[in-house]
Amino acid sequence: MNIMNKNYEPRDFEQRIYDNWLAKRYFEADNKSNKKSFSIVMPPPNITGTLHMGHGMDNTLQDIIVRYKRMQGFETLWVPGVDHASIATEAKIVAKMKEEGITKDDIGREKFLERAWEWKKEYGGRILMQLRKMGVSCDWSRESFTMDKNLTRAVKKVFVDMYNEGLIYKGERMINWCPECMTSISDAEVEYEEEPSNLWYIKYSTPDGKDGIVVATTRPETMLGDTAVAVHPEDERYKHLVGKTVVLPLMNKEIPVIADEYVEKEFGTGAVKITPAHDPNDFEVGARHNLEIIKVFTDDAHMTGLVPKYKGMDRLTARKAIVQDLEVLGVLVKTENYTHNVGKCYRCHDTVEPTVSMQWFVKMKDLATPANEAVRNGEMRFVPERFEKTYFSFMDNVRDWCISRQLWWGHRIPAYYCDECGEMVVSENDINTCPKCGGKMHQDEDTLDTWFSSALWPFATLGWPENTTDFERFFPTDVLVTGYDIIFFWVARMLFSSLKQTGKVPFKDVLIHGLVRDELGRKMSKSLGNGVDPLEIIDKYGADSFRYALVQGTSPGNDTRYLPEKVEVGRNFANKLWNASRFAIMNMNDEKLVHDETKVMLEDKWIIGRANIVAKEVTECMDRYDFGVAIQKIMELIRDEICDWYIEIIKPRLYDMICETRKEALYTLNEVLKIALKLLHPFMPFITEEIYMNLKHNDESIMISEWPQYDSSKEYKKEQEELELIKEIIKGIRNIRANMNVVPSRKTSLIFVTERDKTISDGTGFIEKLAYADRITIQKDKKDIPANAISLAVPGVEIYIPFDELVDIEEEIKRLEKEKLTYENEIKRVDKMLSNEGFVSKAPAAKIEEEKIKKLKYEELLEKTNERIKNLK
RNA sequence: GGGCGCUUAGCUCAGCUGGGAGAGCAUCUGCCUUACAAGCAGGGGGUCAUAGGUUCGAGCCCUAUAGUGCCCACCA
Repeated sequence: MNIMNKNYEPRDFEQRIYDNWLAKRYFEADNKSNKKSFSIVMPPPNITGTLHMGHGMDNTLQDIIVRYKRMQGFETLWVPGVDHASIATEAKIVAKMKEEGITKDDIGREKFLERAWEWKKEYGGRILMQLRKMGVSCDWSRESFTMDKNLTRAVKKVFVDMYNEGLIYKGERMINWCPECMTSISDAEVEYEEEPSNLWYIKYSTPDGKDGIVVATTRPETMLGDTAVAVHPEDERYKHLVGKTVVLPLMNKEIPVIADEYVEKEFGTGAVKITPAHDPNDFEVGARHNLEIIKVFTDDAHMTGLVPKYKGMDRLTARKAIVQDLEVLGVLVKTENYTHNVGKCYRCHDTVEPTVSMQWFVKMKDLATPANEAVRNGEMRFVPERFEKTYFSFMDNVRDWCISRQLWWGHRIPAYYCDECGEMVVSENDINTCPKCGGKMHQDEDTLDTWFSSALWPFATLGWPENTTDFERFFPTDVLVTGYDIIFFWVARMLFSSLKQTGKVPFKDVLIHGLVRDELGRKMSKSLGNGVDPLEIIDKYGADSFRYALVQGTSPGNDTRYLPEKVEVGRNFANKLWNASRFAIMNMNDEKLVHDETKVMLEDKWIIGRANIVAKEVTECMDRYDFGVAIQKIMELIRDEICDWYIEIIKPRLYDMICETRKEALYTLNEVLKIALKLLHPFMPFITEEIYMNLKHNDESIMISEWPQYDSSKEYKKEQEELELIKEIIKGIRNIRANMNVVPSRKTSLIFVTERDKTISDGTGFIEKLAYADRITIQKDKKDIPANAISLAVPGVEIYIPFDELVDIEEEIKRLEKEKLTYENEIKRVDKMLSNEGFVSKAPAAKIEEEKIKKLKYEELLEKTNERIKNLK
């Protein structure tokens, strides 16, 4: 980049820079260095995934944190990786096989797994390759996969240990069954959706036909599995029937009427049909009353042969048929419209069937207690804090976690059964012969919930259960960055798993970010087709602008909308920075910059002071993850202060080759740009590196340079005030010109400045230039000032522009009247405060003093303005 | 039913522990000023959802209401 292009073209350098960072191995953490450690593990994207806006957000935030910490001198590790995503991946492979006309059962487990691994090899790394385009600085040498050897080992160990402790058990329980995926899923994997349906009222008569009970149900098709009718114990309407039986229509079978508190008297008829095999509540009622469990559905949700007529029908067809038959029988009393929530599989969106099944579970109660304690005592902290409520709402009501899946792709459950005697052994090692009878053993067919292995991610990726250097050095990690939609699935489970296995919290902070929505505020989704492809944006605008668009105007935990113009703003800003830097570099040529304390000018101190303050503020923002505000401040420094003021002010010095402070201006510009670029680097890594390498410094790369430190000796308060005053004057003059539309902006004019208690002599030169004045005369009194001059009120000084250049006096008077009103209102406001006894007696002294000073200032301005109006009239 | 957000300029959103309402975009005016028209200079635009309360002082704290979004629960 010896000759910098006039326009910012990220395509020219982003790839080159990333490759260079990789080649220099800047991303790789040294576990033997003596620096303090900082570590993050990446939430592993699914191997089935492609990069979307959510990943963009998640990884941009992580990269910002990691780059910031690295520059602060931490030995920084960011572990990347991917998740095997058992259910999603298996579904993909099954679908692909379907195209070839084969099923899982056709080829068997081993061949299927071969295909799965092949698929992983081909597509598994895709998303990580895409991530690289964003500039993420993770340590690729430590890339992990949830089915790597060490992860597999960790999974087995955890399973076996927890089984031995009784924290994992096998049992026949009510679980959620997805008939499409043909597997059980956990409670967290069920999403409820409102669906319009009916409430059917069906009469179950007593055997003698003289009496009976009408039950209300949304699922008539499950009635074949009814084993009781329940009423509330206190319900007078039905007391006489409790203990008796009624006849189940269609089955012609007597079932008992039982009393159970679970029943709500007010709902429906106050009588509920009980189907223990297909409803979680009914299952519990059934357990309390020792009812038989009769399955109505097969695994793919078709009718079993309880009534031959319905055998093989799917759920909805059976429902229709049964309702019709009930009507014919005359037992369908009435049908009401009814909207209720139906559980759907989060994966395939098929209606989930609650059903009783033999599965493996994690006992949650004992694990939840220490986990909740860690959140309560602040060992692990949610940012923003309110998300701990989300966490607690899950953990406080959590039921045992169903971890077995009837899938092949995943961690196979390390339990073995004897073909002969049925003995079960749970072991980390393969068991072939039964320890009890010597018979042949076979392994459990099921695999574990994907989240079981993800739960071990923060420590297993660092080498646990071995006490590796990495584990020793980088665990617990410092912060986890993720969306609020994944708190139950993952964050909670990592927390209790980590506490159980390592005795430590997995991370100290959990930074929760919101969703990236579309322009209309809708969730981005495939079905809506409103998704935006990050790679397309990056291709067109560059990764830096993309990252900017994700962070700008956000606050922690809140959703954000993706608007294309945000990327454009980022690009425009980058272009601005690019050109300012180009200007600096062009002027520096190959000159050696030397700093000379005696050549430092007012504006140099001012901008150094500004950069110094901004460095402090930005650091504070970074430390509380307030990235939206941080980047705002950095932009203001670069655009409003360095570009619009400092560069403009020093131009005369730079253009004058024999100016003796020329070099000092260049030196300062170089210094200030370095600070600004460093502050910006975590957000926009590429452009900052590209420019930085062309400035004067001794660093190998900006990404391993030192983060700007606040220096209290460089506040330059006096210079700040002085330059702000000069800015006021320039703005005031520009304002008059522009607003009055009286002086063509190029036309020069004479300006008088009368000093009162402020000095601005240092600024004469740049007032001339920036306010387009031909000559500035600074004097103590009002001598030589024409009577017909327009004046301008700035505290401490008076500005006069000769009158004859003005065209419209009426306009000027109008403007002054408006100004006057502003001052009067301010004075009124302050007076009101100061005359308020409560304020004077209770407000802090500093505040009162501040208001008094304001009052004096406005009184001065008002007085001047009045005088000016008088003069014009 | 329970919980959590949000409501600030035409649009998208900031506003940290309460002390004179902000940014970007859009809009209007004037400028091709030798870093940048992906730009420069300047302007207009807001009873901070509503109603109470606390306070010397409320966009910010408390209560209620309305609208809106999300999460959890699941009365068949």
